[in-house]
Amino acid sequence: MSLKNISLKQKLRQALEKAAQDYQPLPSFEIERAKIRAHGELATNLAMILARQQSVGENKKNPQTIAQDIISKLNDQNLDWMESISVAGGGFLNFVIKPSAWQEELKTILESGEDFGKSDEGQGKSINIEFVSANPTGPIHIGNARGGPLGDALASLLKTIGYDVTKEYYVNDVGGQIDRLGESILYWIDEKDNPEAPGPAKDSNCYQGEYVKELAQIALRELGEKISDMVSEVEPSSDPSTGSGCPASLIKVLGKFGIKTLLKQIKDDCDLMGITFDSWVNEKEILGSGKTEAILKALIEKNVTKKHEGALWLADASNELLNDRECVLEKSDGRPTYFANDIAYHVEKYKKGYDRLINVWGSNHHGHVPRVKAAVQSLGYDPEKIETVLYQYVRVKRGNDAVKMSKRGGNFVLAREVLDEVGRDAFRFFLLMRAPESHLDFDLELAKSQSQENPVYYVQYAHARLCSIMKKAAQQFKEQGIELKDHEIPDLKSLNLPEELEMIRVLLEYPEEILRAAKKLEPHRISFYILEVAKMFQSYYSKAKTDDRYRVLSGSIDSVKAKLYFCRSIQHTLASGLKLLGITAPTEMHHEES
RNA sequence: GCGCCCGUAGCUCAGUGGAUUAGAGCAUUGGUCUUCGAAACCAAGGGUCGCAGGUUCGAAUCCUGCCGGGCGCACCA
Repeated sequence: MSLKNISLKQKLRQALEKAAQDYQPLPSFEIERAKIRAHGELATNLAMILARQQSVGENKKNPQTIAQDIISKLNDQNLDWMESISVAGGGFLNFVIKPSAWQEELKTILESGEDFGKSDEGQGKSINIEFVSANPTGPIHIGNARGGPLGDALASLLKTIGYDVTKEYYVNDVGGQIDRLGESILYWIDEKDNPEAPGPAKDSNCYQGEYVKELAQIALRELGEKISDMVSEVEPSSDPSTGSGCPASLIKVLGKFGIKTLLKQIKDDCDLMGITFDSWVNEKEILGSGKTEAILKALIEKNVTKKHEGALWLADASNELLNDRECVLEKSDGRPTYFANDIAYHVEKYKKGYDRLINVWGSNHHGHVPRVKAAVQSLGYDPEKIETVLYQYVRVKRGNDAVKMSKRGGNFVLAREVLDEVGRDAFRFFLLMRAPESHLDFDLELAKSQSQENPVYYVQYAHARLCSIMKKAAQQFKEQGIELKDHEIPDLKSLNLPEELEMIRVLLEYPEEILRAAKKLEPHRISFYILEVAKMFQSYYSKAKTDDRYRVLSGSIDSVKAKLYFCRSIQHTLASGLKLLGITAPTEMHHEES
């Protein structure tokens, strides 16, 4: 990194490290924006951390004393960008930086362009991130849809900090659930002349919900003759196991058809959410390729299994991850469980050489996490490579009534319904506004009736306003015959209003925010960040009504150019943050009549 | 019963890398459009950070125990 590109915070850090070099070993310390401007612009807890570290013996050192010592050493360095240093509170060192230094650093935003916010933290290491992976036995509902924007935004964040990211969807297209889906469709085929039928019995294994009825209609349309042929072959008690007097082969056909159709719908829903995957892995292929079988064999050889009541169990008392929670790998009928396939699937990912494996799962899968880790550990893979982001399901309300979601119960809200109602941008932003582990309330009435209040509009409005100013500026310059070059960097010394300097500080924090959000796997930090930027700008903008110094397009030509440059920097940062979250940054917004 | 997550303003939630005076949006109340977009701005009220202990100079943040809510604990996936 060239010296020129070192940020003010980095310069301050270096200066502090030099000033505190007598206190070894130097602990890690933080430099952040002071919460209250009156204290200063930047602050560090260095003195307080040192005081604690130095107090191990009898000589208790006062943070204030250490702070004073550091100040005098900093003063010896004659830092030309430092305005003033003070001590406050329990020993905080507060700094005020010269405006010229901030103005200079502002230039890094537009000079970096598309690279602003990027870093090489990831060093090109590879990450596989698996998300959505909704079972193709039903459409994506608002509950598991949360994993979509979450995984997608995480992938973008990790790319931004220099990882090579593969986005993957694992399709659970194996198992008894497919027959159940087939049976469920069959019910509605049998009742095709009776649309008011009550639906399959609640205590049956059938999937509830309107979508099954729709599937039956599609099936009748697309493979009508085939079905009627098969139905005509039915004999009353041909297959007692299904309890419906229908041949197992018809159920299989319908189940397969249902999975195929639903998977297509899921892909469409992902498109609507603005999500694309680099890789689709089918459980069926894992199973069919013999990989599961090989895994089971390997586990048996490792002596971490046992036979019990005809089934094969993973049982490794020495493995703390498993925590004595034994689980079935192969059922007594000889078929592997999804767990066995899942182990094979994860082993495949290890074999592909990924450096990190991230699973974005609904919180109901939390019990599954240690078991998969235990199994791969038994097979000699590093379980630490697997990281799991567990998100709480979205709680859907209709007014005051909570709606319990269940793919089987049928009483759920489709992701598509919400998407159609509020649009992709609001949909994504809303789901990305909360920490993954936080419960998220989605009141449909509220979302539908008051979607205008969604914060996403606030951010987009700020962005559109900035674009509008720039458009107007271009027009104004043209009329005045002034040429405005794209890459011209104006003199920024007129940018010295407190709000301007404060906003420069915030804008320059963007790369750190990205780094932290990516490291902690918490995209919602970016939502809050761009909201803060938008808010600061809206406030700044509004001041122009009563104070001409805040007007962008008035004053001297140099001042106008500087303010425009400032506005472009804000617009650039907002657009970048929105793009990271997969949300559009419109250049203009249109009023909807209410 | 065991495990994971959550409990912060009336509501929905940030903050949980200990640290300067605990924040935001919505809602409520009161102001602000002849001027770069009022989908906006400004101001006010509103909090024993679930409870109780502990560690610390300092705890919403760390530890322990309880209480309340959600979710798991299948030869389903």
